[in-house]
Amino acid sequence: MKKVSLKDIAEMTGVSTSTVSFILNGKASEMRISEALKKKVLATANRLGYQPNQVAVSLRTGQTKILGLLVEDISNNFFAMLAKTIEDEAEKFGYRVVYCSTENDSKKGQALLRMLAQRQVDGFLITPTSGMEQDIRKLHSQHKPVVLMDRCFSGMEVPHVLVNNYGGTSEAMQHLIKKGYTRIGFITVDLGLNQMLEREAAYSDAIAKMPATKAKAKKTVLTINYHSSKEENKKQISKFIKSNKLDAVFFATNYLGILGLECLREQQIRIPNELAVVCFDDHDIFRLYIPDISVVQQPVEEMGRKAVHLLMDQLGKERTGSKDQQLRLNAKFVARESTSREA
Amino acid sequence: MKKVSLKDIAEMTGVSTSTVSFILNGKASEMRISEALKKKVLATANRLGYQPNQVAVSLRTGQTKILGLLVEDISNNFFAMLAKTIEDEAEKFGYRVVYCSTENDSKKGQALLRMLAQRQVDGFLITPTSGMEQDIRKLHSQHKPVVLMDRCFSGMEVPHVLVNNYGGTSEAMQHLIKKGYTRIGFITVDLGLNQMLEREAAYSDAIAKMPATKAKAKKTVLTINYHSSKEENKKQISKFIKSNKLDAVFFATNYLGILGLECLREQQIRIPNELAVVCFDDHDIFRLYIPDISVVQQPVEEMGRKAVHLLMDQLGKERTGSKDQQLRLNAKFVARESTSREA
DNA sequence: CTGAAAGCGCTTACAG
DNA sequence: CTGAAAGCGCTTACAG
Repeated sequence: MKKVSLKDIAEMTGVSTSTVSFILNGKASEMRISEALKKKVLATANRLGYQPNQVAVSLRTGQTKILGLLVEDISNNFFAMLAKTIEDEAEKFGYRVVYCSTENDSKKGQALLRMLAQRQVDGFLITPTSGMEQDIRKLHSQHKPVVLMDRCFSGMEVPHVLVNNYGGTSEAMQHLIKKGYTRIGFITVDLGLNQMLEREAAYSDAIAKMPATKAKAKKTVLTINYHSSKEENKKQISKFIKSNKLDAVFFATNYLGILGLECLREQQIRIPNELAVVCFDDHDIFRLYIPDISVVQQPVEEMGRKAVHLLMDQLGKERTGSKDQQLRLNAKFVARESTSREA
Repeated sequence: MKKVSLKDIAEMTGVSTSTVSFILNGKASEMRISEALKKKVLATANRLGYQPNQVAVSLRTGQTKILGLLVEDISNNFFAMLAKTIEDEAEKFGYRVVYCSTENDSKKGQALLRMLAQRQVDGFLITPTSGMEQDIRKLHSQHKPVVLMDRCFSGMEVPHVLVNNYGGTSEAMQHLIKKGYTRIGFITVDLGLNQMLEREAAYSDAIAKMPATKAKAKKTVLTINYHSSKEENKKQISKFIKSNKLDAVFFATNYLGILGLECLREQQIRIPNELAVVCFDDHDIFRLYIPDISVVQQPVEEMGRKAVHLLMDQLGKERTGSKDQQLRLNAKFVARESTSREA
């Protein structure tokens, strides 16, 4: 039972492969092929269970209908959600997705980018790592469709969809300040990622602008080493909170939040009585089991959808017109005890 | 700046494309091509930044080096973890992965299978839904490399890697019984999936074998409708627990566990004081924040790795010999208060 | 040691 | 209305 090809059908029905191809691609009427012939060809194609070889189509047309998705780690909740939305949205346009995890390793990221290019993906959806700037610029200058998500480089002209990190963080900080917290610590990670810097800037600005009456307030930042061990990082977090006598802590990302909470639990520090906690980037865990944590929710679904749209704009040669190619989505601050979450 | 092809390099160096191809594929010495020529070709290929077109290679060789991964939902923690392991393991063999979510919809599953076949993936890694049995049998009979994961159909001859659902569940049940629980409920889902049935069978058998002294014990099963709303399901769970006056409950899968816990929290039912909870299939949430839940841990990483191996065996024409193609991995029961988790 | 040629399975001008 | 032919970019027998 060999695979049936266009040629097989052509031979069986006694017509040329061109005709079969036209019919199977719905161009029968356009080519004014007789109804009878059309029926006959369609019938035998069906009978033989013909499936076009997409690889041959790709080589011929130059389109693979495959998108390359480069994330930090597909097993991480945030990226997995992103991947799902992208899968669903891309499917609407007839595209499939190949995913790759960079693990925040720029060498690996570059290699993956090269590999995806060799496989002729039609476009790239990327949550970049710090070392990928040059490669991404190059792709874009070669007019390869690229969209960056979640993170970006300053002054980057490549289309992207980011989150309003500054706004979300500011809102959360206002909340803490209004509630009377004065010793607010900020915990971030040393990945040099733009979105982290924006969050930190919002934190710093909020602290700087605190009313003079709350004189005790001062900037207190801990920068965790991404590649250190979990235990080492937890130790640092715990020390940071205690030695600075913090009454509130802001985790710059969901990963840190989970790590931090594990640490707080081990240290038996009660939330929010002893320590108020805010985390940028929501997680099921918070929503379901630690409702006392306030969160700044990232609009993952929207990000995935918009990213696919920006990519389609590039693939379809600006068909939606020259709309804005650099989006900022709002992050939604949800104060503690809220269990509702927008869809 | 057009893409450079083999032909370009051949023209620039004044040799035939065959020679260039041999050199670039490391067959220079095999073909006894002169060292000088080899150097020259390699140098210009490098200078031009030549990247082979993998689509053309695929069409010619009949190998895409792409694996199709069909899971229930890539955004679900379990499947995302599986995807990550598979990505890492497949990479070692030079394969990339295209993922697809079936959403337990057999129509969608069939369509995805067809699509992957058209794209000429070299092999399939599948967590099947109940309606896919025929299609999978067909693929296998056509000698397409296929490996099933997590779930299976009874009497299925297709290579697969499953979990010892019966053993894991039995162990957990023994634990509950030994602890003195007598009104143990079992909550499962109506997907008709083999692994669910195995878990339920283990539960039933354990109940049936309970010492006569504990006469009150009886089989108490709730089967949730997968497609019902979350609220509806929570209502059912809550009613089930109360009306049966359960003192312990066993959730047949992680998805149900999370749902159930959300429900228990809303009802203010304390764990484990008022109700002991065991869940098949671990989740970070349990490990980190509800240590009072006992779990039956699925070896996700091992499953992913072994699945890739079984697929490679088929791709490499049984190169590892005729080893067992149907694996059962042990699930590890971890009684409550355990926070350690094996790597 | 190297080249000319066929062919993987399609699509699409071009010709009639 | 339909067919012959070129070509997408490679690999690999085959010939010399």
